[in-house]
Amino acid sequence: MRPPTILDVANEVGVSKSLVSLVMRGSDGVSPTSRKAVLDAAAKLGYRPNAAAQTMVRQRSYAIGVMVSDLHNPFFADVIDGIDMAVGEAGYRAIMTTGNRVPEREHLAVATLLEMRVDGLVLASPVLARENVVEASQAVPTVIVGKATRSPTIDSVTNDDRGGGEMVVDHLVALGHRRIAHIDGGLGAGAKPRRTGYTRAMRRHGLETEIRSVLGSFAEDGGDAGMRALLAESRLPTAVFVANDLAAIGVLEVLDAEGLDVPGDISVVGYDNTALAAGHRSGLTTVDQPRHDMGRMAAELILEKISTDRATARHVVLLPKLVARESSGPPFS
Amino acid sequence: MRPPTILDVANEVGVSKSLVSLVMRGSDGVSPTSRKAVLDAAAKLGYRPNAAAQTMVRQRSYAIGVMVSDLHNPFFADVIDGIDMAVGEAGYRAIMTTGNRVPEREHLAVATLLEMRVDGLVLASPVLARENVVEASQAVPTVIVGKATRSPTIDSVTNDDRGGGEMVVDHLVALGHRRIAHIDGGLGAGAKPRRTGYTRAMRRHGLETEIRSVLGSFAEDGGDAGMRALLAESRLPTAVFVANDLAAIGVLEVLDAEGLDVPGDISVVGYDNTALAAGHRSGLTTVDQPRHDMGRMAAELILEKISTDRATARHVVLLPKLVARESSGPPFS
DNA sequence: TGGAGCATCTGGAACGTTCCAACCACCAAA
DNA sequence: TTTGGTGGTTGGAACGTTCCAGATGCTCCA
Repeated sequence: MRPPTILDVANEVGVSKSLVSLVMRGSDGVSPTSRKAVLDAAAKLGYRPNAAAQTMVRQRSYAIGVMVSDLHNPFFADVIDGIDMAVGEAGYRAIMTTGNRVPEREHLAVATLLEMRVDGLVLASPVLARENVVEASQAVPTVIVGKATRSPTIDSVTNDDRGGGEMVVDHLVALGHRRIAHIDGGLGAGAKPRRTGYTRAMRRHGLETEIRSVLGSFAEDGGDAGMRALLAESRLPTAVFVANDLAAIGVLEVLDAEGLDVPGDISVVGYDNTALAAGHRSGLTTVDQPRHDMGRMAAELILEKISTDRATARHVVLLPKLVARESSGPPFS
Repeated sequence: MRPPTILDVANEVGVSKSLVSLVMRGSDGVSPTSRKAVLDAAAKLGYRPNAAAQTMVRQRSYAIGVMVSDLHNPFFADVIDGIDMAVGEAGYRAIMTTGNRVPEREHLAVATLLEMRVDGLVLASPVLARENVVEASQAVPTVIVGKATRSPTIDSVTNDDRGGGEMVVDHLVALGHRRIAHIDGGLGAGAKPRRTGYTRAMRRHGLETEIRSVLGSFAEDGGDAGMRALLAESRLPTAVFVANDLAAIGVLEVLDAEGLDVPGDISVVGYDNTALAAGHRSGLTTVDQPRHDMGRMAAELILEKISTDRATARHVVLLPKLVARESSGPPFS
């Protein structure tokens, strides 16, 4: 008992397959009588269009493939939601595969999508070898979201990490801080521009002598180590800008263990606005990436590229937003 | 410039399309000479099999569809990883869609998969209307993971919430606790069996007089409210079993605010072993659902059902595991 | 020398849909 | 009455594969 086809429906009603096809696609050159008869028969038989057959003959799938590098990162949930909405509104559908941060698995995930003949490809923070990305982009319009790329053929959507870093400093300076330290994200994606934003803003505020940046990472222990390094110094900063929320949690724990009050003794700011930041104790001040908009923008770039086949790449950088919570306040001293 | 087909490759080499097809499928009845020639030409032209065409003629897609209700829940990341691995090992590929907990969107997500003619369907904690699930299961082998169902036609894979609840009590009793309270998860999925496990184990240990269960929820404020209710009573419990990790975080915050030490004054145990549990301060004792295995099992059920077309449903219940961390210890009193 | 048997290769039908050119009634205008 | 539309419907080709039945050519043995 194979699934019914357009032909089964046609026989049921006693019309041609073409008429059924017309009805299914919602054409208006069909009499109300036949339309109803066809629709009824289709419902009765449980007819479902065969996307594979449609893809064949139409030479397009009206599907956008999304390769998500890491489902564990809640960041992507919002991005994907944005993609899903934008794509749906345009009459396309999104299908996803994942590679779990393993290059070969990501490669396979992309291949699956390409073999299914998706009309566009979104790569969410791929860990994939660069050549594989280029190869994919030659087959189908491709956009990378969440990871910087300066490729001349591949679109990208990222967050302005440098601007975000500057915002944090501006926020702290506005509260009255001058001695502001930074615990960076090491080699993590976006770590460098965040630090650049920090130093840049410090200079802009005439605080170049107060610039103090120590090595950390994007994980909790990175924040832990960085904070201990700062504590070991003679003069404590009044505020710390940590590379991301996870590391900031590590910082908070060290401070807690040392009996230092946040923000009474020291202000702490993270980055990413994860659930951790909102949920942790009284709330961590952080920087919010416009995740949903990033997804939406990625989808729009793809759709636009599909319909206009623009040749040059576009690199969209969206502005993040500071979310002030209880972990930052006026300096104590 | 359409993507090259098997025919382009055939012309390039000067052989028939059938031979190319044979090579692509790795048939062994092909001379090494032609095999190499075909493979070289395919690589040169950038040939990629057209999955839509294959699906058409083979009458199967070798794809398993996964509808994920909520990508924000990190629980699914591991489940999907398990599915992905098991499916891959069997020569299938997994493709996902998401409905973001909105019934109509989930319905559309499932329809997309069905139209693509996936050979099997995994529904991860669907919020979908029951009839839609049944409808889908009539079209293709279907398994629900992470949500209980007693359907006679649909397979399911769940975690033994009752057993998990019992484990928590056993753990606390072993540490010497007797006055153990429970903050339940309200209407959340799995809340009821967890509470049942709690009461059952309490009775088993002869502690029926100590049973104390208050209303909470699966969110932070549920834990908050539940703990406040317990604090308002005359006799404080020495340990609290909270319905899930998120709510347990709420409990920890209340205790912290009240100046009560964990586990010195009171032990706290959560459920789910989320990143929150591992990351929070000194570590929350919790119950780990075998997420990866749940995904793997779901995939195996589907694959088995595809190849044997078994008629009766199987409902697999996997045992969770207690993860002891610093939030539980011997009672103070 | 004549096949049998084997390894290797090939043409055509089929899968379920879309799309196009063509067809059929029927009616209005000439 | 013929001509020309027009609204509705239809058959057939095409999309890129797989799979089957057969064709081809070679080797080896009687």
